[in-house]
Amino acid sequence: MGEQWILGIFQTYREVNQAFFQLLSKAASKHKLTALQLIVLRVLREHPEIRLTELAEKLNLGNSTTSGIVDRMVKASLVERERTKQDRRAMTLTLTDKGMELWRETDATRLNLLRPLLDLPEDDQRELERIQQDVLRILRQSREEA
Amino acid sequence: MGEQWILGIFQTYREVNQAFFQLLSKAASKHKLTALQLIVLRVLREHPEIRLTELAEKLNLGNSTTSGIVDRMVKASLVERERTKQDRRAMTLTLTDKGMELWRETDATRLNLLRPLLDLPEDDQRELERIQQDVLRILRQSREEA
DNA sequence: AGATAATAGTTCGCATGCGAAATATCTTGC
DNA sequence: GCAAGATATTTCGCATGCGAACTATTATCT
Repeated sequence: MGEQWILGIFQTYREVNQAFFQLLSKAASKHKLTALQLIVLRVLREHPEIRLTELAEKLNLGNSTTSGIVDRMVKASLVERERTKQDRRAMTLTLTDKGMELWRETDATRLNLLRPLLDLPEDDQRELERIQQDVLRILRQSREEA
Repeated sequence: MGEQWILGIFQTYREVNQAFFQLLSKAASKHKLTALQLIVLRVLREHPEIRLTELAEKLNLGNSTTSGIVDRMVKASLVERERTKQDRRAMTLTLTDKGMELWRETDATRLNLLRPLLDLPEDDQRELERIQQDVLRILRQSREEA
């Protein structure tokens, strides 16, 4: 198959990603949020008092990027940032009441967003997950060798 | 499977994308290029005198983004930008000699980059492609309905 | 304890990425 | 042939995204 095939596969990955983020962005913008801000709301609701580095790991983003995202959410009064007492280098992130309220308002929006994806046959869902893991494993291995 | 499963799948898409782009970035940086610049070199070599909008379509990017990328490559003397005679609104993009030379220098690098991906069994390659297309179709349909 | 390492976040410079507005040019309708 | 709309590209403001440099704090080693 060769180089052409590989580039085609990654083109498709790119497109799936973009399509998903565009959907998420459109949903989020109904609540004056960005796609990532919606995801962050979700993480913070499930993990109160999370630290920035932990949040960055869950988002699969670097610390510097995450810091910027959180910063904008703090400015928008959605998130509160506080120094921990145990380790005065670290910050804990928590949803404000406004952030909590906004999350609840997105319930219906999120449900509508994701429903169509469940149309994918269960067999395909499992296959997709398995192969993606293989691809990821290969890529990570390459990265370490390089 | 539900919301959790879907978000997990997109998390993996994200990671595969990132892993691929990091590999590509590392390879490109050996030649003082970015990942996208390497991809653009490829497209321009195969399609001389391509227009910006066509390039944007091939990259699956917006015109404004593509314009910026080309701009930086023109500044780096890799690409030449000229008005077409037929349509004085449009620009044609062509590799300079320096751009052409740089592309040739990346031959070995690119081959090493992509080889590991061919380890994926052919059955999986085909399955992956098929399911990705399904996912993409579902997402596009959602986008149009929304 | 005191020097040194490591760690948590922020900031900086740069490259994508998007949509909207602006500009220049072409096409269409009359 | 000319006004109105369509099209190609650029520019702008904003949000990600990365790695490197920086600050503040904690851990480690002797």
